[in-house]
Amino acid sequence: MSLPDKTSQNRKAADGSAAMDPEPEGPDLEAAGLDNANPEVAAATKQLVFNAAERLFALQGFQNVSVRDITAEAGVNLASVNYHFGSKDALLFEIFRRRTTELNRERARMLHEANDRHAGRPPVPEILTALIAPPLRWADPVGERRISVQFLIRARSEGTAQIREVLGTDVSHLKRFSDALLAACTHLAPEDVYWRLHFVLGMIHQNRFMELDRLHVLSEGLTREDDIAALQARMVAFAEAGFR
Amino acid sequence: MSLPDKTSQNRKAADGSAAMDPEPEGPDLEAAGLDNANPEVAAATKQLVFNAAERLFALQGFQNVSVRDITAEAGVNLASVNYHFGSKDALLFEIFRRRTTELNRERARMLHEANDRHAGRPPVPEILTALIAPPLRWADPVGERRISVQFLIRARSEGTAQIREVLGTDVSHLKRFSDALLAACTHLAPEDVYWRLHFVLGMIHQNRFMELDRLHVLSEGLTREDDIAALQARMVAFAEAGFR
DNA sequence: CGACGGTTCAAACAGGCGTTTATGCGGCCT
DNA sequence: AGGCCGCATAAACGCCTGTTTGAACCGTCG
Repeated sequence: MSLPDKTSQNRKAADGSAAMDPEPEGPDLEAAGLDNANPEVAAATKQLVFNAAERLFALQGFQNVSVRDITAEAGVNLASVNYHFGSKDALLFEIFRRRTTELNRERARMLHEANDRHAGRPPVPEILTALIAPPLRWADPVGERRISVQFLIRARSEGTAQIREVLGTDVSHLKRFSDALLAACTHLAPEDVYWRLHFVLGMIHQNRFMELDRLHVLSEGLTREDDIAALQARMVAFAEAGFR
Repeated sequence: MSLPDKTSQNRKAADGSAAMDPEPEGPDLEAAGLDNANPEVAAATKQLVFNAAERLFALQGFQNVSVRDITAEAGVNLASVNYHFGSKDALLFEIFRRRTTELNRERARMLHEANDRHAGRPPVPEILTALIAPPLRWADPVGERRISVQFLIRARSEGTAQIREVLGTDVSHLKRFSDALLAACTHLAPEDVYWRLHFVLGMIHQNRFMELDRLHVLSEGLTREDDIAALQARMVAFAEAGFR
């Protein structure tokens, strides 16, 4: 984080973690998402660190969590972070990259299915659902993915320069959705479509932390977030109205 | 930040800065907002620190800015932060408190004017405009307030526990708007109104940083943010549609 | 004049940070 | 068996952090 270089590559570090390759996962234990289903490869220190870090980053923020916090939570040695990931920054980026890839894949799959159902020109509500449903399903209070979506929201606003650069320039994933919306909204000027997509994304990212607490206090308990399906319906309905 | 106590109040520190009193400003130089208009009270180190800190916090985030960065930018002594504000945390909170108060006041004033125009029952678009216009006017690229709105967005997501607590529990300001919307939307269930207000707030908070860059990249330059009035119209129109 | 309160200053403090090092362990291949 | 490689471990390194200290400054008031 401090020193710019100095034979800056330590032992591992450059085994494919630091690179920005978009998708291809190594044949390693990379495929195991949150909980490793293969017991004989064993949990492996790397996975323990990954999970502990994601959890702590999500709950407390990147800067408020030290490498010592992570390794203590994971029950591994202090040096593990630097050995397996190169640096604390690189660890953050790898978690971010993995979760972002997974989320984008789910969204793309839903959009693809909507395309199939409507001969390549799905209506607005289905496009918006493909955008909204995956992160909302992750956020389900009972699921284990809840941590991941909290992490992504944190990383999005507190992330390093590297993360910020990816977020600001990599629009290939979003382009599928803007294209679909443009095709479905011939009655709107293209710039209107872009702006409204922007608004919808803001709406989605708002569902987090104490913003929800504030909502519950404000409505005096009238609103509840435990019914994900109902919330999704609300969001899609609200967003869709803006595209008329 | 570290030591819990130890005659924890240093020399000044508790002169009214740390208290959580909502509004009343001291008779001091408190009244001067961004640039002090009264030359004979002079800029005063405190004001220099305040401005430099707000600026750096807004641009780089709370944790990425050290007390040394602040005092260097302000051209004052290192100890000034602790002398005038008590601690780095307290400085952040004081900036947050001041700017939040100012923003809430502007919003409340616009809502009040809308009330006057419509015998206490303003229509939805005017309520939403009162919510949207003030932060958007602050965000005007030419204005000096642009830093303040960036700061508020940062503080909202990276803030200390103290800030988070205020955000999560102090809904008195927001209540004026939810009440107005409830009165204007008798065709909707109250919980729907609350949720949609929540969505609108998310939309507002989205206008920031590289999220906008991404939008511009995505639309290939079709969207521009320099026309604040047009953007405001877009946002109000989009939000209003969701309340029908 | 002298002393005082408010303010500035340079210097130091203790502690936490991310990272590196050197050593040791244990299984796999030749 | 022996050497190698991947990994784990404890300890240390140097840096940067927020905060504190005690002295110096300076206009004001008694």
